[in-house]
Amino acid sequence: MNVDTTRLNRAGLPSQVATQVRNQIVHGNLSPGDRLPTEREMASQHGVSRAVIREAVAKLIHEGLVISRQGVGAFVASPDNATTLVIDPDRFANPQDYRQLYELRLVLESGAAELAASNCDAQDIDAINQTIIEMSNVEDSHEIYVGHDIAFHHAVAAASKNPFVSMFISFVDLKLQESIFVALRKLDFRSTTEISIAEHKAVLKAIQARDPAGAATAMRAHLQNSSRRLGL
Amino acid sequence: MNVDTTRLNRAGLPSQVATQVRNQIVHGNLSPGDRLPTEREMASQHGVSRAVIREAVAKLIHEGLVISRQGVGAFVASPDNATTLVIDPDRFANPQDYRQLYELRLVLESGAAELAASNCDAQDIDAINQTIIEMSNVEDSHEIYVGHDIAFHHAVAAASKNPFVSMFISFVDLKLQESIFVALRKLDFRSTTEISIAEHKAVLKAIQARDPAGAATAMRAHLQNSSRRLGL
DNA sequence: CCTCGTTTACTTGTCAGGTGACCGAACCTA
DNA sequence: TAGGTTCGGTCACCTGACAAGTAAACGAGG
Repeated sequence: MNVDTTRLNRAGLPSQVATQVRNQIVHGNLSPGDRLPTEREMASQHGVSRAVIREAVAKLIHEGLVISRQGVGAFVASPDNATTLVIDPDRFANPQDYRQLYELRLVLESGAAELAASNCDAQDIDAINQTIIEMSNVEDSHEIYVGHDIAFHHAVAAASKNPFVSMFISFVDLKLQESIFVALRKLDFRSTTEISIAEHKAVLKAIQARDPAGAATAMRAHLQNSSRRLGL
Repeated sequence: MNVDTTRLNRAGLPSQVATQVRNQIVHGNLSPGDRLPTEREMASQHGVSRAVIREAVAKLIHEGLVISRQGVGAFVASPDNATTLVIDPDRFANPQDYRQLYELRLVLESGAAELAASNCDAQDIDAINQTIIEMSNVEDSHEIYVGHDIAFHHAVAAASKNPFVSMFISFVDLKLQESIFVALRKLDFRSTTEISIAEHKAVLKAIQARDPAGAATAMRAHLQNSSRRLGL
């Protein structure tokens, strides 16, 4: 029976090594400009082959944490070059992470609602309203409902007229979508959605009234309530 | 003279292969769920070794475009698994983009200040205060001053105790740092920094007083003023 | 002693071939 | 027909080697 645990780690060797090195970097053991050990050294240190090390380093390079120069070595990058923002799926295990990501969502979306109240036009209002109508028409499927729910939030983000805000919100929402869906399954459809739709309408109303502070407050209330409902 | 151009591509073989496959995916030649060729096939197709293919595929996996299952093959992922957020450097041409990114920064940082007021401890307060002290000690260098300024905002983000918020803020600030520095050059050092430091102190005061709303307001005021000063 | 081209040692990049783990489907047995 | 078993294909990883690039040591000439 006794399973070899070293093989059981689903992450794969390169990911594990990358995570270790990444921790050394972010925890300050390695500073920008520092040279990290040669591939051969790391290979023997971690007890793996050079190929694994190369994949791990490639990962860090892609994250923008490391740059590598042929014939010289690999160095911790000065963070100026980062063009990609990476959320490491490995680090996504405990509920704490989801709570914190939900917190970030709250910050982004309440800001987006505020901007939307200032910048939206009639078309945006229609689009937002449409998603609420579709939510109301869903009979008994959490799955479909969540789809329209997400659409609502995207419509609000679009109404902010700020593509960066939209982009960031899409990214965060995507990460949370699955967990939301899972959590929703346990709840009663009718009673949950009634409250939820009322909250969505409140947000729309504030945006329509061109009330930035009110829109932010309404969105914040909605997300706080919904996170409480989901038990996050 | 005649340099072998195939060697001159600084990108490296794995990156080139990854780019080709990525193009096939985003251009629709490969759809989500499709299986891509085996490593050996791709190796012979592209005329490289399997090690290169493995690194290229690893890259795509890391980007969330591909998932690989041992013993089965590699498949194009459904787009929901995107783990990286990319800001295209080319898109940064007109001042409009910087204004919008600055708007996003305002949303993120005022939220972070709010969270910091709720979650910070004595150490965080010290760290933030330290950055302000260092700002005050700068004599006449915009460059050094901006460094401490950024450090201040990072310290506030860290005090929020939310790593995702910190991560997003670092990312956005990094993108703006250069433009801030350029804009600053035109301004008088003494008069600008005096106002700026006062605003920073106001933020710290609100956080220290555990006043979330006040901290958010102070941060918002600071960023709005500073963007006005910079002429963005 | 200094200068400047050359050599040399080291590192990353790439290659070729091999072993083991894992999965799915065809196959065999009851 | 149902359930376990074998088997081929594939990924994950290892080993050892060579090519290419870089920087520092080296040495001859001033």
